[in-house]
Amino acid sequence: MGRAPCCEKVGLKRGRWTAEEDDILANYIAQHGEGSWRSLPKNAGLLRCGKSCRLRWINYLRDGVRRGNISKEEDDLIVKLHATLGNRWSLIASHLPGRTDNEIKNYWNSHLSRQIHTFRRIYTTVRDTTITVDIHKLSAAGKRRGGRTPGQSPKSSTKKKQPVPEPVTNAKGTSSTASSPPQSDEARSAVVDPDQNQPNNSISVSNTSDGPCSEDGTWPMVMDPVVDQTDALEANCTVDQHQMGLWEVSNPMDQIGILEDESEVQALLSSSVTAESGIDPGGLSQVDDLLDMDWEGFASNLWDQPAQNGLLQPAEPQVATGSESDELESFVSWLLSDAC
DNA sequence: AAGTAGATCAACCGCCTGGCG
DNA sequence: ACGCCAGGCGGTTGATCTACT
Repeated sequence: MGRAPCCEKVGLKRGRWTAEEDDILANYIAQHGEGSWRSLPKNAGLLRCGKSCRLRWINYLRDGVRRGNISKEEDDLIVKLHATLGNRWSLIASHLPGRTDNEIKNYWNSHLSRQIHTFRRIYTTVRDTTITVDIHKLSAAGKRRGGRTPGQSPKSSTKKKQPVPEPVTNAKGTSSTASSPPQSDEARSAVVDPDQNQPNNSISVSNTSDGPCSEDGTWPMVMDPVVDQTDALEANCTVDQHQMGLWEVSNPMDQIGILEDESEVQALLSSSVTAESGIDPGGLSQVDDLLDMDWEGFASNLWDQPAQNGLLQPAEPQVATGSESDELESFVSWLLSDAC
């Protein structure tokens, strides 16, 4: 037997709220106050579930609810808070006056989760070439096919909402499901084809430095990756893909750089291709693969893959031990300060 | 002009938690 | 200590819209 439903759904209206329903709900709450959500619909004469009434009130009708575009400051704050708190939307919303958890959640899922993730502080690999790609510019190169552009609102919608950028959190720890941005199967397969165990996108590399490697010496060891939100994805793309089907991600500190456009990427790739890799030194097809690669899926995939064989080990959350709530609050305070 | 793909976001669903008897 | 209940929360869905082919 399942849990009893929160309310009797038979005969209840669902879907979008009408202006009349909004008026009824707002008037009732103005007279009787919030609370008693289960009995509210009946008392107010609404054919709605109590939860639906509560949601409508909290997210749209309540005083102080801000509508409209999310500012850059709010955007930044959401990014910071999400990096710390994960998908604890209500907690994040509590730091943004007038914003609701639902709005922030939607904003994150539709805007920020698509933004670029940066992987940094990763030890060097045995054979690597660091390629830092400005994903924003690459992804803007004509892949979008349709859809409402950010900031646009449906004409029929009476409420306006806004867009924001997105952060990435280290999922391990504080929030079990919070960290990985939404990722489609399609995006996932763009990184690895499990059936063929072959990378769908290959990039050649040259051996530029020594560094830790796996015990058998076959695969470069990648340690202590930290996901951070920036404007670029800094990824060391090696030709090889280890057995787990993951791209190596590395970031030798002495090789970091930002490639501003495709020509720079091509130039770098062309110069770093080695005959040993078995890839055409011209590298153009590989460059195309790089440019077509689903970087977001690539980034997300890192968190989706368990840290098997120790190749990828997500860093511990920055807020963890002791009195969690106290530390969390103090860390959030720090985030909200000018310290960062 | 029509069809399609993808973006947006309001609303729903089900689980979790805390209060109370 | 236990069970029930209401409210809260995060994940997901689906309608609607626009850009693109």
